[in-house]
Amino acid sequence: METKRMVLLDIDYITKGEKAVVRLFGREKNEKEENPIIVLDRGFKPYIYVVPHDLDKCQEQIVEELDVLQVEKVKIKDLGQKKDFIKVTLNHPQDVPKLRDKIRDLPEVKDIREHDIPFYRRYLIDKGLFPMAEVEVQGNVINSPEMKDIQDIQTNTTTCIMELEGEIHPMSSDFPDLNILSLDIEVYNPKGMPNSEKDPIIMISLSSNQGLQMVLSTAESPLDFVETVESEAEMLRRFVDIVKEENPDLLIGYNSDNFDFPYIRDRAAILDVPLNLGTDGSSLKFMKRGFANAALVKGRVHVDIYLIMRRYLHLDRYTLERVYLELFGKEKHDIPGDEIHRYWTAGGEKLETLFRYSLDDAVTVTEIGEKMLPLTQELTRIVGQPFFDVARMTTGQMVEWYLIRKAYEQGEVVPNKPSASQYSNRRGKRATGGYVKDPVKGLHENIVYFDFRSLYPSIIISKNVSPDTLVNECDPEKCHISPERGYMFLKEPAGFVPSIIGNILHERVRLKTMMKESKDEKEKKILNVQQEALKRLANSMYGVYGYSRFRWYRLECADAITAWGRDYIKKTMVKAEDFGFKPVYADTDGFYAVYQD
DNA sequence: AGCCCACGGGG
DNA sequence: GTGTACGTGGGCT
Repeated sequence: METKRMVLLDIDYITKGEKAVVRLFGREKNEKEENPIIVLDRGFKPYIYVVPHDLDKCQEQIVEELDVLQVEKVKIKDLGQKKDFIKVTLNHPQDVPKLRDKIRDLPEVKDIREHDIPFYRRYLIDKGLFPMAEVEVQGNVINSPEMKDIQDIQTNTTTCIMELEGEIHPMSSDFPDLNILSLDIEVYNPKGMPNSEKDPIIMISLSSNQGLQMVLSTAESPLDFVETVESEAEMLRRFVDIVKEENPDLLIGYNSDNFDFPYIRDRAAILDVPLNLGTDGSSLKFMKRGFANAALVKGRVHVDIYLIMRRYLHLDRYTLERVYLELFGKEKHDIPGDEIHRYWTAGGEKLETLFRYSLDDAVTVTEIGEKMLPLTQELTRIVGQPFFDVARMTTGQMVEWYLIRKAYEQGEVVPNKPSASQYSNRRGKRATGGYVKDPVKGLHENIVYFDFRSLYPSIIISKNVSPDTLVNECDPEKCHISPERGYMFLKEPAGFVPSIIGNILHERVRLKTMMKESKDEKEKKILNVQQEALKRLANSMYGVYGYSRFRWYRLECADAITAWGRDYIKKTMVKAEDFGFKPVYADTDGFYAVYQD
């Protein structure tokens, strides 16, 4: 048995002999090795919680009626109250969707809980593991090609396969440096938008943060970064080889979920080129996420930078040029898509320009990735779900998965997602917004600005606003009562959400102090990204109360928070007037005023 | 005013 | 895969 240390990049599970095998994809961390590693764990089982009518009868009924692995009585908190549940352990993750309606419909079953938590997410939470951080594993390395083959892993020159035997545990670790490779394709499309059935790929540009900058193409060029290949099929084969050689942890592109990778898949299918890009030798895959696809390469996290930009920047448009200008303040020239075929056909200088622009797009994506990905990386380390997933989550979803992990840590059962009818019910209702005072028209001089630091998070903490502290009646001494509607929240104990926001803000203050004291510029930068990530999370946590599809939705909480917010800002404006400041405009957590003698 | 539906990015 | 985006803005009724 060996012990290995790795950066956890991704996770999934496969089925072997009707059993689920969790696969942890990582990168080995020691002096001589930088190889991809896949750790196999057969020891984890799926489970759900059942809310019984009668505890004993319900347990009996489940044992009698269903083919499950284990049925046991457990006590866990439900919104702070200890309650009896039955934990039902199943044989296979897919038994959960198969059996859950059957379980719910048993006469002795009142409700079921935690029945929609994907297996790999459950694994990360229950084992306390965090992607983008280090993990130590004990197990046996599988060397023989036959054994690898049994695990559905094609023989691959550098990937290490390990069967988990002993312990697996998280390690406190620094922010990992990742190898990033970006790609961008150009297509010959003389008529309208590219059609993968007939328009060939003419260039694949690649750029890494390790110094690689090259363009693969079927055209010849005197430019030294251009590598000419005989055919489009050869170009795709060479692309796969370069990815294996470069062995990146991260593959990035711009709109690559919906353009580059689907196009590469289509062309490779037509030309019969295998796209075994994964560290397990598996082919490029696509996951349906709603209506949009996400391109997936096992063991190398594919991140579409376009999605990241839509999340973090507020722009009118999100073209690569617009985003680059916003982030770097520099203009970037572009060849309009419908003119690319002309540059290609013209050859000579025009073709050279096309080569340069194509490479520039890939290089730009690498630059943007290096600047913007650390925040997502840090959020991954906090939320504790795969980087691939976090890169595609809304902040609301991040909050939810963070809370789901915290619920597990605190022995709380997770609330169910709203049913379709609950959802449409909630959609109609809205919490009253923040206070807005229309601006006083005119040109104002001597303007001062007052604002509250993290107004909503502060209110949640100071008024203990949480679904588990909300009560219908209460001794006024023992609760906080909101203005206007008079919602009541117990002063004690600390609610689930307030205590978590409290910890986040506390941790943020700690990081900011460390940042100020640090002399190392790189460390300062990392600490800054970390405190920014915590700020984002704390600020968006208010949203869980007001967004209709959330598990911890509670309109009363959202309404109470904004009511206190309006109360605070109005009172502060009145105070300011006493001191001679005349407010001219206010919005939610701050106001502008002019000073008058 | 309210509802429906298309759209984003990419070439 | 213990799954099925999302928010917006324009056109139309």
